[in-house]
Amino acid sequence: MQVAKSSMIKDCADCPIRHSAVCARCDADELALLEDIKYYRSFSAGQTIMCAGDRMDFVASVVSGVAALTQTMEDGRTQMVGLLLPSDFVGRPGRETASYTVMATSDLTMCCFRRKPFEKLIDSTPHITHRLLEMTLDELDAAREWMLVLGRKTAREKLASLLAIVARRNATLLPEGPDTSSLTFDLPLTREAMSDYLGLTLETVSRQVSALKKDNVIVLEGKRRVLVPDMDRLMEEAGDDSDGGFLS
Amino acid sequence: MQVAKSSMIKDCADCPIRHSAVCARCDADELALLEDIKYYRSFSAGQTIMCAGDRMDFVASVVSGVAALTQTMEDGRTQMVGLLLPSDFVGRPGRETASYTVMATSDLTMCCFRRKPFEKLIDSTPHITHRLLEMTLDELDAAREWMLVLGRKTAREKLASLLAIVARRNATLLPEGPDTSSLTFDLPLTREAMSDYLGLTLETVSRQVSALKKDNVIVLEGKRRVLVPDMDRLMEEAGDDSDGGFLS
DNA sequence: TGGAATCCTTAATGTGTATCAAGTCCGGAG
DNA sequence: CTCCGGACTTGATACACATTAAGGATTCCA
Repeated sequence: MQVAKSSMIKDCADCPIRHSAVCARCDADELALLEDIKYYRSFSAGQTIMCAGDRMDFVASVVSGVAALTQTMEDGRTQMVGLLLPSDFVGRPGRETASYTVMATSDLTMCCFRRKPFEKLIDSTPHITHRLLEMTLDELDAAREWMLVLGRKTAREKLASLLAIVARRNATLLPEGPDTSSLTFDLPLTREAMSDYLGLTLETVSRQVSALKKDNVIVLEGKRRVLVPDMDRLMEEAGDDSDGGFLS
Repeated sequence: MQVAKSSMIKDCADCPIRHSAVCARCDADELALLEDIKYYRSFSAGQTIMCAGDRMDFVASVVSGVAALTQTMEDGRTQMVGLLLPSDFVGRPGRETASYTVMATSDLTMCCFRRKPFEKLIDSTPHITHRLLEMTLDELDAAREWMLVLGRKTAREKLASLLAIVARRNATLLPEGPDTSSLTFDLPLTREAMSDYLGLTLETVSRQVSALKKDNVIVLEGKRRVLVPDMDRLMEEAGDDSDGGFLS
């Protein structure tokens, strides 16, 4: 348990995701409308935020931390279907109940909007609708990229793909130097969450992490902190073109 | 090769997808704007419509037939990432080049809109933007459903899932009787296309089709026509809840 | 200081699907 | 009619990953 730090954020001007979330294109007037219907919530790592089928009275943006969307079959097999990083959007306007289970995989703060008034804004505020369309199209692209990973890649390639995605998203959030060839980040996922993401068992994930370490594709500092000495090498292991194609 | 039957469709009033495609919510005035920038194109089964990376000067709706979106790795492994049935939308407004390869898996007619003027309509016509957002969210849900299939289901469950999806989409297009328990349809995919969709080999697909036939889950009339005597049984084989949850 | 709970690693064995290799079926062209 | 090619089926074998099992590292709490 931890104190909800989110109370420190007061208004949108200070918000770390102000220019990349669903509100990115809003002007001052539109932002005021959003401020009226928003509130912050915090969760600690491992908490379930909602279960598939639950009534859902809000939609939200991830402000900080990481959340996972998962689907579960009757016999317990589970598959992660979305990894939500800061600025990503949760929920579907116009839908009463959650389609997926949402869990905090790290400590997490969300900026929630009451659903009904948000739906009205969608109808009256093109800047929000357009941004939401754009973000949804991006998520669809990401989901399709992930279908290739799930359907056709080997366990080793799957791990390399996941590491590459986290590394890339981290790089865009913390644009430090032009040091593109070597970088460090914290894995915001347990081995089990990784296995749910990749359609593998937790044991196979562990084995492949060890193998990538042995082959110097990655260096571990503790269990969660990862250093990638050569990003091109990692992309190669992931089976992607080394140029990535993620420059948009 | 075949004669382009599409020339028979003249205007939107006669269009079979008038009320389910991206234009579904348009009034007469808005439809007139779309008519100005639209044209029909037909393709025969097997034709490649565009390759990933190609410049793309239009977006389009599938009017009739079936198309597939695929991604390919350098070594040739391929994964289908979208199955486009009538009324589905192809292309992304605001994007210059195609992200995926698009192929006609059956004879196909598309209603194409020149991209630049269509992008202007997005900015000026909320009915189009809203419908496109809704369709994109639906596709995202379908992609996530498919991630569960690819990541966690067995080969047999994968086949049953594909058959269930095609059966369901066919049922909504041809709402005949309330005969919900038994239905017939044509598979619009070769065994190879099915294997690309399911992340399997074509041999495994063939074996599982034979097994489902042997166990009377399906009855084949020729190689492509399928009869499902008991839809609930098929859903069970797919590993889904028998009630499906697709009643929206 | 000890115990228990998580999270992770490693090893031995089993199995589902890929791979490799023949065939079969069927429609179209000569 | 016969040949041909494409789509499909079936069988034998191989291998990647799952399963099962045990143990190690770290943290928290008693």
